[in-house]
Amino acid sequence: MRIVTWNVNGIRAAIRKGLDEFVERIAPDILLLQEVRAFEEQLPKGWKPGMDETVWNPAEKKGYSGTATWANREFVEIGRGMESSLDRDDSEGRIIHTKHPFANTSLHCINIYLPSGSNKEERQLYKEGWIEDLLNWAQRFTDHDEPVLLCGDLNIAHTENDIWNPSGNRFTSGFLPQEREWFSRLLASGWHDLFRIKVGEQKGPYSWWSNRGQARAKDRGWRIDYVLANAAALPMLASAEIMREGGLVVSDHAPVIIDLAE
Amino acid sequence: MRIVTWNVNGIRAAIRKGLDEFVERIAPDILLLQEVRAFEEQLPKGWKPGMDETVWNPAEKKGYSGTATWANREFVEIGRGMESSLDRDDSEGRIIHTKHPFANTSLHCINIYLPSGSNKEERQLYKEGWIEDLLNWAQRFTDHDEPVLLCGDLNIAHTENDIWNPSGNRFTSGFLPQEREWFSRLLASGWHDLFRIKVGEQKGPYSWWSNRGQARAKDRGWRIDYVLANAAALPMLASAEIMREGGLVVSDHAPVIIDLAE
DNA sequence: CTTGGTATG
DNA sequence: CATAACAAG
Repeated sequence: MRIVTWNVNGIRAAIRKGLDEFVERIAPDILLLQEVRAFEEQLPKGWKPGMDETVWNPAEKKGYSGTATWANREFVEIGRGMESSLDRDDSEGRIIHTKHPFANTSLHCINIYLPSGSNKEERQLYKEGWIEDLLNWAQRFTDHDEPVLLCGDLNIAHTENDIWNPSGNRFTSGFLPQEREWFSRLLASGWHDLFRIKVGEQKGPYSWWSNRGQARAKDRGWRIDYVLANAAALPMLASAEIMREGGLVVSDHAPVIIDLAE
Repeated sequence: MRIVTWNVNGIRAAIRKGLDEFVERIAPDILLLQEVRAFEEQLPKGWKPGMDETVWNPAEKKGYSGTATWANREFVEIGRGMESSLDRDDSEGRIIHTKHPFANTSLHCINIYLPSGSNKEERQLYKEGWIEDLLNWAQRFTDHDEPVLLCGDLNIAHTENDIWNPSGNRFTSGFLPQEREWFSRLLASGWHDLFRIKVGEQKGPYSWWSNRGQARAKDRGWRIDYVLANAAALPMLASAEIMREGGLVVSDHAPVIIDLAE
């Protein structure tokens, strides 16, 4: 069972650049896309995603944010946003929660596109409120009997190993002390960073590189795309990879690929 | 003496597409550019126009309209807009009037970028007011002892020979009856359409093609770029050409080339 | 530096 | 359909 998360940075541009071929090559069972920046009806006429089923959660604002979850497995349940009494507005289309048949149980895939705080102070404050809500909301899944994956572009590099230039980015949104501390609390609350578990503590690899300068060529990146698992999902981990070369032509993010033993 | 008028549809894009090589090939003595859509300081660092002297008249609004006149001859006089007591505002950078040494007299080159009326009713009304002012203002040059050229993108096709589909464009801005009638009045007031004089009455050729569809490949164009001459300039006409192929890669307009015998 | 929206032609 | 400004990342 292959789960892939990928920030495609505009699905229309990604399609022009060969998204379909990459999806065919990666062959995910479930594909979690972030930053689609389109409504479904804006996609090229006649174009079809190369997977059986799709769920879309675009932002209300045109060309902005938005998520989509594609699957070759049935969707048993579909939810958007943080479904709860303490509902945080999801008009930016940042969460899709789907449930799929998996072995003799069900697998939950929570597709997350966490707000960026790099543009304005106001957006950083929005991000910091948002992640607190996410932490609280996600808590309900950690002790779940069924396996749950919390995946996506979390827009935060956790440790100094997750960023090429830690000291130079101490004051940069995405590597602020309070964001890294939040990430530690998220893991302490019962989520497991599958990629880090698989590769162990080491410098890199990264999943995102700025478009400015020669950041990607010089591998001056950040690891901000994650697959986190609850305790029930953890034993199923078979392999974890950041497809560093694969995504190169399609997006400024690389796809993160997790295989689960069914 | 070679005078060239060319709507470059964004000089920065034109430079990327090889404007410099075309200018070198065409070798104008005086080059009248319209729709430069840039301030001089926005041009690529280190880039130099391939001619000795330049005069710029950008619009106040960034990325919009604007004219420039380049020359390998001295500028004896430089004016912008319709210089007169009845001054019409030239904040859109639509007129440059230059005077150059020529034989034993001087040549006046009036570089015009006439407003388009195709976007909004309000702009069509602006255009219709503007052309009346232009007709009045230009009147002062017709009886001038020195040769005067009134050149540029006039955004009006005069006769049915100047447009590929006259009947289909009866209600299109640029071929409206009142615009064509204005053009007739302009010619009646003492201006001579040098290109038409040289090639005679015939269908086409055109100087502008829409970017939509295959208009240029199908030669579905308009002749809206002109060099008009007063009586003093008329006897100097040596040749007139629309460089249909030359401009192809650079702009949606072709350069119009006039050679005058000195 | 890149996407995508919008205004303008 | 193309240029360029802009907002966002």
